[in-house]
Amino acid sequence: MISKALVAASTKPIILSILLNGENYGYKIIQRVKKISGGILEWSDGMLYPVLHRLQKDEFISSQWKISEEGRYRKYYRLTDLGKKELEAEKKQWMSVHEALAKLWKPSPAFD
Amino acid sequence: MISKALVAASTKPIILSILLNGENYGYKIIQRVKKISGGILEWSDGMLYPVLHRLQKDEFISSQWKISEEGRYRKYYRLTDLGKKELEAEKKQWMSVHEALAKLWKPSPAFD
DNA sequence: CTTGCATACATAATGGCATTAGGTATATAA
DNA sequence: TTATATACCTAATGCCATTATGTATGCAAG
Repeated sequence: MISKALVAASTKPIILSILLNGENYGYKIIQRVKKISGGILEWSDGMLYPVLHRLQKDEFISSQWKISEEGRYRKYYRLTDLGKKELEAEKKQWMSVHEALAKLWKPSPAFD
Repeated sequence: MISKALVAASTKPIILSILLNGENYGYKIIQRVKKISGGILEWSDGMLYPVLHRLQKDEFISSQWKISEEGRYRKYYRLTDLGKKELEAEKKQWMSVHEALAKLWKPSPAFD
């Protein structure tokens, strides 16, 4: 189980990253996250949809209802230009924190 | 600026990691975090102290008031055995999420 | 000698956001 | 026809960083 805080920190970059590969819809995103994480991240739909709505409100993603070939209605999300920039910012943030942790986790961490 | 969510996700592992190098006190931890992160992480004391209290309540760290050589009272925190285990668990969690993100950030990410 | 800054700890109020639990609807396989 | 997978939505709850505020000491500048 991944802690609540870590889930909170990773949902946004993960969703934006997935949408960078092309439009996608909620239900599929959940499956994709599960697969990519090797089953470690199992998002609930009740968790995902509010995040998608917030990302759209912030104009990082846009949505469009479509009927798939199977004849099912789906809400497809697409990354906006603003969303691409936001993803880059998120990536930088994540990496800088990760590097700080990596330093601390080295066999002989630097003392101040 | 690091997002609130990412700060929330990293405070606990960072504090536990710092205390793995020996006992330390609040004010010093803030400086250490700033230095290690290259100035990217600037914790406020109002943020740190409640975290320390919570970690102590959860028995991941213990505290002891001491008078330093300079004659100042300081509350020194030390990692408990439970805290060491918790740190290992936090480390694993972080790394698994990081690896999921790394996959998504590869030049040609795997499609599902 | 007092004024300001760094050191050092603490807590109350606020707001953001994952979690949980509920709800609706369709397609398909048993 | 009944269960399961698909596909979306939202309200209530609780955790926790943030912000603001308070207390106290040591030291250097003027």
